[in-house]
Amino acid sequence: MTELPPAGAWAEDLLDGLNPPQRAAVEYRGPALLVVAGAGSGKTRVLTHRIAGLIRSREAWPSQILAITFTNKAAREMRERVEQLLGGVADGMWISTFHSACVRILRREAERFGFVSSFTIYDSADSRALLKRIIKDREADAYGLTPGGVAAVISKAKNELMDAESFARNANSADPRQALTAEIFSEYSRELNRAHAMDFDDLIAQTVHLFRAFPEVAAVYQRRFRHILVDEYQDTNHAQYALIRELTRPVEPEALARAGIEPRGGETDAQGRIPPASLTVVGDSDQSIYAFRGADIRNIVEFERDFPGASVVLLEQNYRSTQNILSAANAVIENNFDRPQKKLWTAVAGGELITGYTGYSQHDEAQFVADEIERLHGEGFDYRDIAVFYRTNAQTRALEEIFIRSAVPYRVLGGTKFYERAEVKDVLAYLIAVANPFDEYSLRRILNTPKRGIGPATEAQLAAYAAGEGISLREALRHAARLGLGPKLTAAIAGLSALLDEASELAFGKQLPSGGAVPPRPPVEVLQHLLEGSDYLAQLRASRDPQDEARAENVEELVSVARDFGRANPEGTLVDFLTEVSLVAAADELDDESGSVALMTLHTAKGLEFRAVFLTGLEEGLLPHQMSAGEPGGLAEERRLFYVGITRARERLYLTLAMTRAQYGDVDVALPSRFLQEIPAELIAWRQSPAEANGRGGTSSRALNASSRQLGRSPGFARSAVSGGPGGAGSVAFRPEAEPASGGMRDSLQRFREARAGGASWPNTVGSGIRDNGELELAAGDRVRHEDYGEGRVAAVTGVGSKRIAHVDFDGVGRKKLLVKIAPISRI
DNA sequence: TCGAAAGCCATTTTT
DNA sequence: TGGCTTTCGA
Repeated sequence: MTELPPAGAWAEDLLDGLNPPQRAAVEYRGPALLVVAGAGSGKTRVLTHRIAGLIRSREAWPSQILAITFTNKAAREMRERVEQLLGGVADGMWISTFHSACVRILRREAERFGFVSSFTIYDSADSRALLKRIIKDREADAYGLTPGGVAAVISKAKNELMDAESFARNANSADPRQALTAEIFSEYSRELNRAHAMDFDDLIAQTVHLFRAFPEVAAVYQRRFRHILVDEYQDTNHAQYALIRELTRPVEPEALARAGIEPRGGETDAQGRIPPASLTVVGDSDQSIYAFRGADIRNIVEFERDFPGASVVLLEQNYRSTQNILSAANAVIENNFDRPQKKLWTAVAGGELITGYTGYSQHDEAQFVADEIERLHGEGFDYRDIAVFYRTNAQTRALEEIFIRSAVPYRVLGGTKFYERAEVKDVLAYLIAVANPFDEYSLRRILNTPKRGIGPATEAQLAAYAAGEGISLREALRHAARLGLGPKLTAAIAGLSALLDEASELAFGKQLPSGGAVPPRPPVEVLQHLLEGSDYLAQLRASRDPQDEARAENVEELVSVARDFGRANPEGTLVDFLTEVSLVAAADELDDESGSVALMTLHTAKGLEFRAVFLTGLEEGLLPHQMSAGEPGGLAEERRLFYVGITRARERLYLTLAMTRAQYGDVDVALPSRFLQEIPAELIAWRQSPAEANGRGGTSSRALNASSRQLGRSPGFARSAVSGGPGGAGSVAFRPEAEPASGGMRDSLQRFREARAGGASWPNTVGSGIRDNGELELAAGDRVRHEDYGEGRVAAVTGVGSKRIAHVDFDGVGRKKLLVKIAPISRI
C-alpha cells in the first residue's frame, strides 16, 4: 500500500459523479446490503468505489476484503480499478471467482481431508470421461444412463450439498435407474478420492463441508474476511449461498480457542464473539440465466429475509445504452410476470433505431452481419467494439465461414475450447502426472502418448502389479524391471518414469545432501523439459497428417501460455499454473487488444458491453431454445437471455434471423422468435423483415433481388445447399402457403402460430402456414406453377433431399432458383 | 499393434 | 453435418 490520505477526506473523489443510490451503496455501513443493479447501471463502479472507500477510510485492510466475481477477467478488472482508485497496489485482497477462492482455501487445508495440496481439478470433460468408464464397466448404458445425464444429476446433487451417501439415501431404490445412478455416484466419488481429484462442483461443496466439519478452520476465514462482496448474486447456487452463509457467521469464543486465535482488542463483542462479516451482494434477477446450473433466483429474492437488518439499494439509471435499446429491453422483460417492478431509464434520449434483418439462410444472415460489420468499421467502429451473440455454439459455423470469406477479423470465445483439445489435454496430463502422483488417469493418458509400445495389456499388468503391492501406479512405473517385460518395454517405462522424476525435481526443487536446496523452476521450463523428453512435440511436427501441424501449434500455444503465466506470476508454481488453466472461463479469453470482432454465446456475454451488438438466430426453437420448452420457467429464462443480449449494446443493436436453418445436414424452416414481437414495431427498422423474406408484404421482388446478390457471394450456402453448382445458389425464393402446413412442424411452433393468428400487420410475423414440399419430385422438363412467378419449366434440379434446388425458367420472369422443400410451387 | 474406413450418434447454455 | 467409436484388415 502506498500512502493513504487522511481518514475522513476519502469521501470526496470516491463519491464524485455518483448518483444518489450509487452513493448510498458506496457509503452504506452495516451487516448486509443488497444492490439491485439493472443492466449497465454502474454496479462495478459501486463495488470498486465501495472497496476503495473501506480501505481508504481505514475501516478495513485490503486483506480483510473478499470480493467474488463471475469470471477471472472480471476479477482482474476489479482489482485493477480498485488499485487505480487507491493509487497503489493493494496486497492481500481476495478478488476472485467462487471457484478460485475455494481452490485457494482447499489447497491450504488439503491435508485435513486427506488430499495432497496439489490435488487435480477435473473439468466437465474429465468428469464425463470418468463416468463413461464407470457406466461402461457396470453396463449401466443398458438402462439408458449416459455420461452426460449422470454428470448432470451428480452436479445437481453436489450443488445441493448432497454427497453420494445422502444421494443414495434419498434415491428411490425401487427404481433401478436411480439405484444404479446412486452406485455410479459413489464409485465416481471413490475414484475422485483415489486420484486426489475434485470436480468443479466439489470445489464449492467441499469448502462448505470443510467449514462445517472444522469450525476452527472456518474461524480463520470468518475472522479474516470482514467485508464480503458478491457480484452476480442472482446466479449463485445453493452451495455458493451456503458458503457465503458460513463465511458470514460470527465466530464463537470456543471456535476461537480451538483455532488458537487470540482476538485483538476491539475485535470481539460483549460475549467474546467476533461479529459477522459485512456482506454486500449485487445482482439483477432479470439477468438470472443459470438456473440450469443450479442457480437459485430465491437467493436474491429472499435476501432480506436471510439477512435480517439488510438494506436494499436500487440502481435503475442506465449509463450504457441508448433509449431505443433500453425501451426494447424493457418491453421484452416486462413479459416476465412475477418479477419485482423495475424499469431502466437513461438521460440520453433517442439513438439509432434497432436494425432488423431476415436472411434466407443462416449463411445469408451471416453475410449480412459480415457486411454490416464492415460498414460499421468504415464508420469508425473498431472491430473490438463489435460483438456477435448466438444461443448455441453450433451457430458459429456459418458465421465463421462467412467471416473468413469476407476477411472480417474475429475470435470465438468459448465453444470448442482450447483446453479441451486432445493434444492440449495430453500435455496437461504430463504436468498433472508430475504435480499429483496419485492422479492415475493423467498417468494412464500419457503412458502411451506418444506411442512407446505401452499398450492396454502392459497397462493392465502395471495396474495389477500396483494393486498387488499396494502402491500407486506412478510408483509401479519405477519398478518396471520387476515385471519381467521385454527389454524394450522395460526401457520405455523406465524412461517415462525417469522423465517424470526429473520434471518433478524441476517443478518442486530439491534438497541437497549438503543442506542446500535447488529452487523450483517456473512451469514453462517443466513443460519444455517434458516436451523434449517425451518427444511429443517433435513427433507431431514430423507427422505427415496435416492436422498434426495445427496440433503442434496448439501445443506451442500452451507453451507460450505457460511463459506468459511465468511473467505475470514470477513466483507461480506448477500447481498455480494448473489451477489457473483449469479455471479459465470463456470470457477470460477476451483480449481487448486483439482488434477483432467477438463471437460468443449469450451466456458468455453476460457482464460485457460493446458499442455494437448483433443478436443472431432469433428464431423459434433457437431462442427460445426448444430444449427449454419442457422446463418450468424455461421460457422466462430464455427471455432473460434475450434481455441480457439486448442490454449489452451501447449504441447499435442488430436483430437477425434466418428463414431456414440447416441442422444435422437437414434444412428446416424457421419462424421468427416470439420475443421479436415483444419489441414495439417502431423501434425496429427492418432492412429485410420476416414478411419480406417470405415473399409477403409487397416488396418481395426487391427483397429477392437483394437476396440474390447476397447469396451469390455466400460460399457457405453454395457449399451446403447446391453441392457443386457453379456460382452459388442464387436466389432461393419461397413463401408460405395460405393453407395449413402439411406436417413436420414442431408442437411449439404450432402453438406459436395459433397464438398469433389474430395479429395481421405485425412486421415480424410470418404467414400462417409453412409449406413443406418434402415429397415433391421434380425433374428437368416438368412444368410448374409458382404463386408469384406464374408458370415455368424446370431446367434442372440440383442438391439432394431437403436441399434440392429447382432451376426454373419462368415464362414471365426468367430463370429462378427455388428451394423445392418450401417454395410455393406445384407441378402441372 | 496400428491405421484407415465405416458406421453411429448427438446436438443448450458453463464455472 | 461432423465428431467419435468401433470394427476390420494388415
